[in-house]
Amino acid sequence: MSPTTDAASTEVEAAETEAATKNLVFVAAERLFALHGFQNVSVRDITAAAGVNLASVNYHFGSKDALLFDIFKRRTAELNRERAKMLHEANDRHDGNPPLREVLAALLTPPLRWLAPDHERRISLQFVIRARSEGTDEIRNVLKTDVSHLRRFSDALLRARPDLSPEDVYWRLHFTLGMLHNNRFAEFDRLNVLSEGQTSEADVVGLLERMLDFAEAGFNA
Amino acid sequence: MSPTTDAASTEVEAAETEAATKNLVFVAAERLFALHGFQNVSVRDITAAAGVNLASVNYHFGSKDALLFDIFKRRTAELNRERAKMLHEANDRHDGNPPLREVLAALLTPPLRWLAPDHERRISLQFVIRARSEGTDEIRNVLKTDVSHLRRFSDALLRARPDLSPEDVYWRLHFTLGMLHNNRFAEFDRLNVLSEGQTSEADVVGLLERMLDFAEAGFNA
DNA sequence: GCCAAATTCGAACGGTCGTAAGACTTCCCC
DNA sequence: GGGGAAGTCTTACGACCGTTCGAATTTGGC
Repeated sequence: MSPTTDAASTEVEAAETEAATKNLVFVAAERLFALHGFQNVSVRDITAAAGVNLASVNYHFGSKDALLFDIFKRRTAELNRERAKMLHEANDRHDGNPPLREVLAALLTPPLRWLAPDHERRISLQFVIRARSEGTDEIRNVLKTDVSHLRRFSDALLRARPDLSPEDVYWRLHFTLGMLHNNRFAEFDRLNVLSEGQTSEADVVGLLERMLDFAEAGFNA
Repeated sequence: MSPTTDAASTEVEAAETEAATKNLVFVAAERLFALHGFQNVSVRDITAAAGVNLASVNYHFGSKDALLFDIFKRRTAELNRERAKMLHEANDRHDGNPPLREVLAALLTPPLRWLAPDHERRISLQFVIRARSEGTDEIRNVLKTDVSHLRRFSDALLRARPDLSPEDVYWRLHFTLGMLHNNRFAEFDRLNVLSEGQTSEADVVGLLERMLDFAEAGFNA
């Protein structure tokens, strides 16, 4: 095996030139976790898929739990960075008071973009969705404790619809996030069977429009 | 230990007088699975919580997987029976063409009722939601294959809104189910932190109204 | 080209898991 | 009240798990 394969050099993260092995483990683990769930994937599965030694996970990440947390932190940070950027741009366009639909678009567009069939982060989104509900206690604690990112959106929604009670806004944000987190492969498959092939999640632009239409109308109820 | 405790006689299922041990295992397993997830609960945890022998799970259910599947089958059957009854009654009231909101109510009311703090099936609903995404391959296969119950609702929705394209109806049903499946304890906790205590899931009647308002408006978008 | 640090490797340890075998006890019907 | 079925109990097997250790190897600075 050559120390730096072509696959690794294309997969490498932009900023830092970390050890190739660490990235191989990271990518393989993310994929396997996303496809089969955290508990159903062993360290041996990961290292075998990555083509590295069994001890690599503990050497580079400390433990299997820490590896999961590492992936989760990086991907959620990426996702929230894209969301914050879109929300910031919407604020700039509307003197700090963007309309409802643009706030919702800033929340939903990044993950929906990741969902595109040829998108580099397609599997990452599935990972994040799974880790949210199947993750370790540490992840669950972060989700419950750190709501700072979400608060930016709830604030924007409160400003966009000052006529609504805060209670209504929080619940409707909750509903919207529920719609989003339901975008798992298995759910798409189920929907596809039900609709007998009339629904295609490949058209993520169309799906985003549908979600925005639904959520916006829900907020305006 | 007396062979038939008071707790067991109140927990016993209506129709059949099954072995007390089997019911103890069933109830304990459902609770632990709902609270901690299937993979995080061992057969030893279950039998210890139920106060029965370790071998009881395999003797009465065959295997741990079969136990999970058994609970899942019974609870989803109960849930779908209640839903079908409500849909049937709505059909009777409106000559087979109930309005949109009543169809959605038939879909959402049973699980929301189960969510009430003092409801006997509160933990069962959490179990079902978890089993949907964390279950075994067998459960996942049933979910994907058997959409007959869901089809009754998609048909009713198509009839209630014949102006909408089937594609729209299927997607909006998908969104509505996403809202519903997001009703996990952890998500309520998160929302409660975000809203600083302004949201209370204890008021399930109010929550049902909120969900119906949101979903109905989404369908009418 | 050498040495120390970083990394990789093979191997194994301690633990937990689901499951099964076999002895034992309880229950029920004749 | 005797006998067979149903249920319970103890015990342990075999498999897989995450993690660790010490040796071997590679890497990078001088």
